[in-house]
Formats: sequence, C-alpha cells, structure tokens
Amino acid sequence: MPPSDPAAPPRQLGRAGAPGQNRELRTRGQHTLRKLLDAGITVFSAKGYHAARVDDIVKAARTSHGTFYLYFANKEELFAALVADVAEEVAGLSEELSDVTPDDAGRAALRSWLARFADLYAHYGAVIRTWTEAESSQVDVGRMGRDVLGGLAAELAGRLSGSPDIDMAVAGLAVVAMVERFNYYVLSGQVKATRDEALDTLTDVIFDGVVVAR
Amino acid sequence: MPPSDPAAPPRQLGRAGAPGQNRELRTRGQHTLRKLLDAGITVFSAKGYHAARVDDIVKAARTSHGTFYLYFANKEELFAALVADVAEEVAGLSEELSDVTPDDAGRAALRSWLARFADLYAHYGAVIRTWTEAESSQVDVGRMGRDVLGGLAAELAGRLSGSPDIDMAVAGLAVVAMVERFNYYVLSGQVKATRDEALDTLTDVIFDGVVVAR
Amino acid sequence: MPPSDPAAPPRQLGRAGAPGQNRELRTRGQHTLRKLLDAGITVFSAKGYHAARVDDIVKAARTSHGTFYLYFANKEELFAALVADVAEEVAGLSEELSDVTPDDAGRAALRSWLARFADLYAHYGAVIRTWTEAESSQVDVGRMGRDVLGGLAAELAGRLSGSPDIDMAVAGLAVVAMVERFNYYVLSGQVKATRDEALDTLTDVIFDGVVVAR
Amino acid sequence: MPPSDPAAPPRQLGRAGAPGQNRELRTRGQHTLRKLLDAGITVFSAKGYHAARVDDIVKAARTSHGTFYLYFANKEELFAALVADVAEEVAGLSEELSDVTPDDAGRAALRSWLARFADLYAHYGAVIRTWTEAESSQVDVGRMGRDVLGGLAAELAGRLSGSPDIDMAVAGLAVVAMVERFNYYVLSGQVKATRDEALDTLTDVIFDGVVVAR
DNA sequence: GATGAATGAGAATTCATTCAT
DNA sequence: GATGAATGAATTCTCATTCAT
Repeated sequence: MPPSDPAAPPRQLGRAGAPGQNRELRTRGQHTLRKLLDAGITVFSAKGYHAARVDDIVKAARTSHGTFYLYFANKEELFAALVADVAEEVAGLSEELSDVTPDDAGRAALRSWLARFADLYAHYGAVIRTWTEAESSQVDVGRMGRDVLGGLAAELAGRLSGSPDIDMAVAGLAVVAMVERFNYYVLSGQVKATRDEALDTLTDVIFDGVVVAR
Repeated sequence: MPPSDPAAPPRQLGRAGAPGQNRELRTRGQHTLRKLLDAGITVFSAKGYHAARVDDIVKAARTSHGTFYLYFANKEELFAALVADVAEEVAGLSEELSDVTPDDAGRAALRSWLARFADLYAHYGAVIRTWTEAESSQVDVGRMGRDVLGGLAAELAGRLSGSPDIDMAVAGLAVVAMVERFNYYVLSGQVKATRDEALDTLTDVIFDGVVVAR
Repeated sequence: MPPSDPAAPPRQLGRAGAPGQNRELRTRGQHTLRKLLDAGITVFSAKGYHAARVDDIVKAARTSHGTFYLYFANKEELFAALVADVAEEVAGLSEELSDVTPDDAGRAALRSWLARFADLYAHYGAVIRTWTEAESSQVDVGRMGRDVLGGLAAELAGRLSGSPDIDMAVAGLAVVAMVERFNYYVLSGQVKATRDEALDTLTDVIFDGVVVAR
Repeated sequence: MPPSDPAAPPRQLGRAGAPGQNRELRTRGQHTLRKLLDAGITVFSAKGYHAARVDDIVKAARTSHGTFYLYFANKEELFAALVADVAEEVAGLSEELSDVTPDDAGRAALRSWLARFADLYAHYGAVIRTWTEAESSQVDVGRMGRDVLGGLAAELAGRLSGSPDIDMAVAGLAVVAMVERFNYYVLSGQVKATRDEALDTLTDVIFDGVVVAR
C-alpha cells in the first residue's frame, strides 16, 4: 500500500533530509532516494535499527555507500525520514477516525479503523517498533515517536465515547498500547488467528472495555 | 523482590550459563556472577541492549573485562541468563493469578495481580522490551521471550472469565500486549498519571473489556 | 542479492580469496591485494605465522587495518592465499624436472632443478615451513600443504631412476624431506657453506643415494 | 637439590627449572612436575607451541593455573625444560652411534640407530618440530635446538664413512634434515609404509648416498 | 602445596564515514 | 550523480600472569 503512494501530491519525497539539505532532485535522484527509503524499511524490518548496517541498506537498494551519504548524513537521518513518513501516515489515520458511539455504527467504525491501522503497521511496523530501541539515541527520534503515539492516544481518547469513571487520557494510551503491541504479535506470528478473528477480538475488547453510553 | 533468590538450592545461580559449561562456583564466584547479572539489568535498562557495551556492564559491576568473559561468552549470553530469570519470575506470577470472576472480588484480584506485574516490569522491563530487538539474534532468546509471553497469555485466558463470544486465546494475547506495552509507557514517562490511577484504568479496561458473567 | 555480475572480467589474482566471495577488483584493488600478499610473505618470513600480527602485515603493506579485512577475513585466509600461490609454483617446478638418469646429464638436471627449488624456498620458505605449524588449523591449509609435498614426492619418484630394491614412493618422500629441511637449515644459517657447495652436496647425496642404473 | 644437580645419578626431573629456582621438591611436588612436563608434551604435540594454551596444559595435567606458575615462570620455560630433556636424549643417542662402515655391519648399525631415533621422535617429535616455530622467540630455545641438531650432524659426519669428494659437514646436516623431516612425515601419516619399510628405505638412501669405502 | 578467581594489556574485527575517480 | 576503495576509532574477546584463600 504505502510505498509508492501514487495519491501523494507534489510534495515528493523531499522532506527526507539530505546532507546538502535542499538539493534539487531530478528524476534520477528521486528514484535513488526512493530506493534508499524502501531499502531502509526492508532492512529495519528484518534486523531492527541497531543491527541494520548501512551496508545492508545499500545492498538492498542496489546502490553504493558513497551514494547513501549523498542523500543522508547517516543512518539515523534515514530513519528519521522514515519516522516522519510514519508520523504523517498516523496523523492522517487519526483524522479518519470518526466518533465511536456505543452502538453498532460505532463498533463498525472502530473495526474499520483498526483494519487500516493494521495495514499501516504491516508496512511501517518496523519503524514503529524501533522507536523504542531508538529512544536512547542522541537525536530525538524517540521523542518524535512518542509524540506520534501520544497524539494518537489523545485523538482516540476524544473519539471513544468512554465512561465518566474512566480517565480517558490514560485509557487512550492503554488502547494505543494494546493496538500497537497486538499488531506486533500478529506480525511476528504469535497470534494464531485469521486477520478477521484478530480484528474482531481487538474491536470487542476495546469496545466493551472502553466505549459505553455516557 | 526478584533478584536475590535465597531459596535456591545447591546449584544456585546455575542457570546463568557460563563458558566452559557451568563451572562450579564458590561463594566469591557466586557474588561476582550476581554483580554481573545486576549490572546487566542496570545497563540494559539505561541504554538498551544494543547500545550497551560490555565495558559499561563491567564498570557497573566494578569488575574487569576479563572477568566478564569468565562468566559469559558474550553480551548475548548474559542477556540470555537474564531472560531465563525473567521467564521464571513471569511463570511464578502466572501461577499467582486466581480466577478473575465478574464481581468485585475478581476485580480486586485482577488489580493486585496487575500491581505485581508492574513491579516486575519496573525491575525487568528492559529485558522484556529487548526480546523484540533480540528476535533476530542467533540464539533463540527471541523465541524464549515469545514463549514466556505466550504462556502468560494462555494463563490469563484461562483465568479471566470471558464472554463466550470472544476468542479468549486471542483476547489473552491482546491483554498481555496492553499490559506489557502500557507498563512501558508508564516507565518511559509517557503516561502522566499516578501509579494508582494507571492501575485503576488498566484494571477497568481489562475487566470491562474481557471479563463477563458467563 | 544482486546476481553475480555477468560481465565478470578476467579476475586475476583471484585465488586470493576475499570476504564477500571474491569481489571484482579494479586496478587499485589489485594493487592493494598484491601489497597485502607481499607483506604477508615478508612478515611470515620474519616472525613466523603465529607471531605475525595483522598489524605487522598492515604496516608492511602501508595500508590500514580496515583495508586488510576488506580483502581477507583474517590472517589465516591471507595465509591460505599464499599457500595456493606456493602450490602453484611447486606444481610448476614439478613439471620442469626431466628424467634423472644415472649419468652426468641426469646429475646436471637434478642439480639445476635443486637450484630452482632453492630459489623458490628462499622466497616462499616461510609459507612452506608454516604448513607444519598450521596443520592443526580449522581450514585445511595443512592438508593442502601435505598434498603439495606429496605431489612433489610422487613426481620425484617418477623421475628419479631408482634401484629396483628401493621403494621409490617412500624414497621420494625422503628426498623431499631432505630437500625441504635442508633448505631451511641453509636459510637459518645453520649450514655453513656456499650455495654451490650446498647444492653439490645435496645433489650428490640424492644422486648416489637414490639414482642408479636400473 | 635438583637444578644444580652435581651428583648426576638420581637426577630426577629436577633440571626442569622453576621460578623459585631451586625449590626442594618432595614426592608430591615431583609428581606434579612430572604431570606438567608430560602434559606439555601432549599438548605441544597436539597443537604446536604457539597454539598451546597454559590452560590446555593445566587441564591435561589435571592441575590448576596457580600450580603451573609454581613450577615454571611461563610457558616458554616449560618448553625449555622439555628441550633440555630432548637435548640430553639426543646427545645420548649420538654417542650410541658406532662407526658406519661401508659393509653389512655398518648398514645394520645405521639401521638400528635410525630405529632408535624414530622411537625418540615418536615421543619428543613435537618438541623437535617446535624448535622451528620457537626460533623467533626471545629466549634462545631456538638456538638450543639448533645446537642439538648441529651436534648430531657433526657426530654423524664423524661416524659415517663418507667419500672424500663429499663435504661431510654439509652432508651430515643433509642427513639430519632428512631423518628429522622424514620422521615427521611418518608421524603425520604422510608416509604410507610400515615402520620396517620406512626404516629400510631411509637406511638405503643414507647408506648409498653417503657411506662409501674411503 | 594447591587452587579458583581476577586482572588487564594486547590482538582481532567491525563498520560508519570520507575520498578519489 | 554514482561508485569502489580506504580509513581508523570503537569494540569485542583472549590469555598469560598474579592474587587471596
């Protein structure tokens, strides 16, 4: 789904910072940049952030070391570019969630939103997972990730019609925690269930656990 | 709580693998081993598994480089020893959970169990978090971690009196996902709430989301 | 993985194994590889295999540590490359030996062949000597060395016109033993004689000891 | 008072120097010392000098690191002790060689002497072989080994009734070279022949190659 | 006498980053 | 724009030797 996101307007992949910061990229450069970003996702997914070597990425992108540093100052910057992509995607997703009312319509809305999140996670899961690893890093990629999830939690808190007894700010985070981690379990083959079953269960737990008639 | 396990029989600390196949350890050796394990927890917690240097661990344990390799073949093996410890602790915790019935007693049981888990996570969180990172490693530390959480999920599934509509096997994992990740958010300062508030909310979501009168 | 470049050019020096399975080398790379191999001979000759440090080799080659590992996985692999070189040289030498008949022509042929061997030993002696040391190694450099000498012995056995009373297979090895070791004694300054005297004596012993009219 | 042993007779294994040089050794100590020397032979035979670890020796001797350094200042000193043993044995062997006359008696004498050498090599071969390796070492164990073989060569030169055309000093070394190396080939399984066949061939080559009626 | 444990200097190896073409 | 090659600082790991019991 996401990669060559054809829908995306003019904004190109430009925000992916580069050493010569705002280099003008011709078609060829655009293509190389895209290859590197995609390779990053692939490699980070396979080995995680720390274990990923620039060499792995370069090989996956079928390009050279020298070229890598033409586009990114270092591995971290490539990762940051990916995080920015994810942040944008998640932000977009946040907006797509409509009010989850304590009725069938609400449940359906929740479920379909969860399905979209699952898709997003299937593609960008490695990046999301890695926020945790990266948290100790110098640059605040960790902070960035935290903000993204925090924003998502806040959005959820606002959309889910929760019981007045519950601290929705906290509950929002609990839900995000569950959704994020559960999707990881699914991807890592730990959850033995079809996609539909998994989605149903997740929807149920959230719906019953949090959503109620106010 | 967990670390100093005084009850342990003759073979003490033995599970902590050592090169040269579990050497017999005298009092002094036992002490050094303990120091190294504790240092491992400290350092892994502070910088994460990958960023942790053997040098950091050695310094934290106030011992020498050479000594480290007397007890562990490498960082990974030290980590594996810690995972074994955690596995044991989690297994112990699993057994402590009594049936969570859909009444106040059940809710109280659940809450107190969650409190214990939070304590365990406060101590061993770094190890648990790292399972994810470690999953690609040669040694099946990843598998081990997966098994631990899987076992916990199964236990929960058995104890929580769930609705017949819900696939409890899956729901168990969802709950574990939430509990594990939520505790991480708490530790990383993302959840702005007192311990009690956090526990209450977590209890509520699980209780309302999963536990019902059968 | 990028399929092996179909345009594989004459890979020269190729037998010198390289990590990452024989990379293609340009002129610059070829040169560096040559420098490393030469440095290997120099250093192994001076300090022996075990005492030789990668650092010594790198200094002798006026290159960096990192570069070394670009060409060889470790010291052993560099040695193996040298052994392959020697094997080739020795094989070449084997073929140059014509029949050693029990007359003056035969004696002359033998002597000039021994002179050539001496030259080869002067250059590659360190490698040959080290086969012995290396025999316990994982990689079968030891075996390789054994094969080389065994082949040489067989060739000698075939060329020397020996007495029917003698087991030429065994005698061939005895001759190789003497020639190999004697050259070592010469190099280590143990033999106090001019090159010509040494060659004469060696020729005499072999000629009188093994070559006879059949 | 082992080391400076003036009264040769019950000379025990004492000359094997020890850090506290002239330590008095009781029965127990003698035994431990013997175990270490034997372990040295075993381990040096198996892995060569450089690859042999003090740890290996200590394990083979079923004793501890601490104990090792009670008897030897370091690995080299243990090796030196073994070299001294060999030197003595070889010296003894030198004396046993009677004149090798160009007749059947001479041939028989030569053959039986070679047989004895083979026995000695079977036991101490590793030490002899290692002289080569050790030659670069600081302490002059190498020199010592060279002297031993040089002495043997001189003795042979004196005993073998050689042709006046041959430089017997050089020929002696050639013979030693052959005998030493050939025995190595035998031990390493390179010579495929029975002990008798091997001895016969060796005798023939030396006899025919060097011994003649003056 | 003997031993298990500790030590740290030295050697090997990796890999992000820079450079010359 | 792109690339192969080079670099060296950072790290891991080994092992001879010393120490405390």
